[in-house]
Amino acid sequence: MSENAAVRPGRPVRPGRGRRPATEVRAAVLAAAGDLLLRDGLQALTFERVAKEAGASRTTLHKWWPSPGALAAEAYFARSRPVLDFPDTGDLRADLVTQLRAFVHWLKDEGAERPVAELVGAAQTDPDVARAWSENYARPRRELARERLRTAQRQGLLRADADLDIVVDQLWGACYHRLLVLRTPFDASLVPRLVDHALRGAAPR
Amino acid sequence: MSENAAVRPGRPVRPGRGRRPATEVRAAVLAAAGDLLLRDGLQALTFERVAKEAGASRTTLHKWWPSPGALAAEAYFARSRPVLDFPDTGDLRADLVTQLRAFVHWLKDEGAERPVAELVGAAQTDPDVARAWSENYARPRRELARERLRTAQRQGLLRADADLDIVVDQLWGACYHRLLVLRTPFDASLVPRLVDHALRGAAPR
DNA sequence: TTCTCATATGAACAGTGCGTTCATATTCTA
DNA sequence: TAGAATATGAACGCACTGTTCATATGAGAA
Repeated sequence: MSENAAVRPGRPVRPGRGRRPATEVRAAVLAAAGDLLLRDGLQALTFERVAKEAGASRTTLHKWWPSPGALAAEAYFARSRPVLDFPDTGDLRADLVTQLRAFVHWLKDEGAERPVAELVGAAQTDPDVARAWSENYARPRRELARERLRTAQRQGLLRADADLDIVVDQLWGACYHRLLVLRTPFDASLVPRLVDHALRGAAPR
Repeated sequence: MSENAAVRPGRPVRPGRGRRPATEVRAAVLAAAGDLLLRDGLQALTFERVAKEAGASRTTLHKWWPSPGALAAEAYFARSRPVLDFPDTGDLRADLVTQLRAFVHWLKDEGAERPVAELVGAAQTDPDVARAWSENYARPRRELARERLRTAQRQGLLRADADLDIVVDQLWGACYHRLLVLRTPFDASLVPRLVDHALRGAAPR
C-alpha cells in the first residue's frame, strides 16, 4: 500500500539477514501465495507479487522454490485440508456417494474449483507443478480409492473381474471431465446417479 | 535460418504491404504455429517466434489473433482431422469401442496427446483458449456422442432412465482423467473393458 | 486506367516478469 | 567469540507482450 521508505535510490539501504528467520519467512510466503492463489488466481502468483505481499525479498523466493508454479502447488497443499479417509461402513454404494459428495462439495463450496483447475492446467506444461500434483495429490488419492474398492471386491460387492482402476477413472474422471474439459462443473445432486451408473451400468437388466 | 537482409538499423528498410495477401499470411502463420505447437509445445508458441518462423510481422499476428493461446487453438483445429462421425452399425458396444479406440489412437499415435493436454491446460487460465476449445471441440463432440447414445436408448439398448451425459462423462472422462490428472495415458487395449464397465457396471449380476 | 482504401511491414517504446549476481548486514551455532 | 548461514536490496540482461507510428504496396472501385 504505502511506499517503502527504502525506495530512494542512491541512499544506502540496509540489506542483511532479514528481521525474520527462515521458517518464519517460508510461512509468510506460503500464506501470501495461498491468498493470492485463491483471490486472484494462478496467473497473479508471480515471485514479484508474492514477495511484495509477504514482505520478503524476491531473491529469497528464488532460493526456496524453483518456480512460481512449484510455490503455488505447495501453497495449495498447505492450505487444503488433509485427504479424507475413505469411509467403510460396509455399504459400498453409500460410501462412494459420501466420498464423491465430499469431493464435489470441496470443489464447489470450499473454493477449490479454481485452484484445482488452474493447477492441473499448469501441470500440463510446468514439470514442477506436474510432479508436485502427482506425488502429493493424484496418486495418493487414487490409491486410497482403489483400496476401498478392493475391500469391496473381496467381499463380493464387486465383480471379481472388475477393473478397479477403470472404476476410479469413471467416477472421479467424470467429475474432472466436466471441470476441465467441458467446464460445466459437476453438481452434487448428480453423485448418486454417477455411482449408480458405475455399479449397475447403463445397459438394461 | 539466414539473417534477414533488412536487419541493419539506421538504414531505412521498406515497410509496406507485405509481398503476400492476407489469406496467404494467415495460412503461413497457422502452419508455422502448428509446427511450433507439435515440435516445441505450447510454451514455445509466442507471437514473436511464430512471426519469425512464418516470415511475417508480429504486428500482423496481433491484428488477426487476440493472444498466442487463441492462435494455438486455431492452429491445432486447423491441423486436427475433422471430427469423426459416430458409427451406427446397430451394435452399440462395438460402435463405442470403435469410437473410443479412434480417440485413444489419435492421442497416442498421431501426436495429439501433448497438444490436447497443453490446450486443455491453458484453457484453465486463458479465456481465449477456453472459448475456442469449448465451441470448436468439446461441446460438438459431446453432442455427437449423446446423439448416438440416445438412438441406442430408443432402441432399448440402454436403460430408459440412463443419464446419457453421465455415460459420456464416464467414457471420455476416464481417458481425460488419465491424460490430465494422473498423467498416465489410457492404453487402447483398455477400451473394451472401459465400455464393458460403462454398460454392465462393476457390481455383480 | 486511375484512384483510394485496406493492410502488411519494420521500428520503437513501455511494462512485466524471470533468472542471476553481488555486497552487505544480521542471526544462529559451535 | 568466531564463523557459517541466510535474508536483503540493487542491478543487469533477457524474453515476451501490447501498443503506436509512418510507410509502402496490392487489390478493388470508379
